[in-house]
Amino acid sequence: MSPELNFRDLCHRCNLAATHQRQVIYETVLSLHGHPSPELIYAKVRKKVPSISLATVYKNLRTFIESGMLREVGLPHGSLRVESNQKIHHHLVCVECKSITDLDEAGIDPVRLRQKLPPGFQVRRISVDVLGTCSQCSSRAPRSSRF
Amino acid sequence: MSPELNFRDLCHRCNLAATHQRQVIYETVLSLHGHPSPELIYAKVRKKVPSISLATVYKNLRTFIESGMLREVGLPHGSLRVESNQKIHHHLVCVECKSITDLDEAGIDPVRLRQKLPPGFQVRRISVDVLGTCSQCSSRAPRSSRF
DNA sequence: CTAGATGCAAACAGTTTGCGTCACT
DNA sequence: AGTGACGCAAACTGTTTGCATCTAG
Repeated sequence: MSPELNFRDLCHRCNLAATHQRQVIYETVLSLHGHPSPELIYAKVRKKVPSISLATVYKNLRTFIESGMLREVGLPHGSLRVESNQKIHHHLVCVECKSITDLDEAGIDPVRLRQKLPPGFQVRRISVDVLGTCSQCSSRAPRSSRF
Repeated sequence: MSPELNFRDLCHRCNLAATHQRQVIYETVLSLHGHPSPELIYAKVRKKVPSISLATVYKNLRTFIESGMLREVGLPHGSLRVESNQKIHHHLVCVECKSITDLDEAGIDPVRLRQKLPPGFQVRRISVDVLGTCSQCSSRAPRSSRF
């Protein structure tokens, strides 16, 4: 399972050209195995491909997310959103149109932590987001896939 | 329980001056009872206080979030973050320094939906984020409170 | 050969900041 | 009276886009 082979296969399955830049970006994200920002990825990738541009990194991260090769952490990135609903509740989020709907707490099994957290971590709240596509966006042309 | 009285009390408890702008912003967010963006709030507030500036809206939303009068939806707003971990897992997020750590799926009871979702909504995944402050940030000067 | 990918620079959206003036306490 | 809030404009960060050139298939 050489990474080279895997990457080409992955790209072919996603109908993406297997370019050098693309491969370096992808493998860099894998090597960072955390939750790196575009800037950090850019900095690392640059060491291998000094001529690469930040725009290429952004374009490819989006491409990877859309094709399911990578995942975006948290809500699909948009603007600040604020809420006044003080009751415990969760959110139904459309990853296409970014609409957010409240879900009553009763609709989801209560979340309980079974795991030891890092010492000193003070939990403030637990947020549950159900991500997907709403009916309108589901019927429109699908943008991202998954396999 | 007139809103006027409530608002002044709230502000006093948070050591905030109860200004007219602040009150209109706060009540506007309540009246929208959804997940409004700063721009939407600004547009609505402007109808009551035409001279208000967008900066004031932003400043006060941040103030409200810090003092616990409002809540920010989703992760504390920063830059795009990407991950390659394909296993089901969840996140431990520090709301101060924005650090993200993976939590193994086994550490949290499996989330199951008991509630009927809007028809046509296609669930893609469920994201669970444990929000709080990490040990380092907990020991530093606390920024936001809650009562 | 051709569709699509890259690199650059410029544009853009959302958000924050500095500063002089004004208002709440 | 003094601290902090407001309004304005300018700065800034993160991200996207247009376009000419290049490259994988």
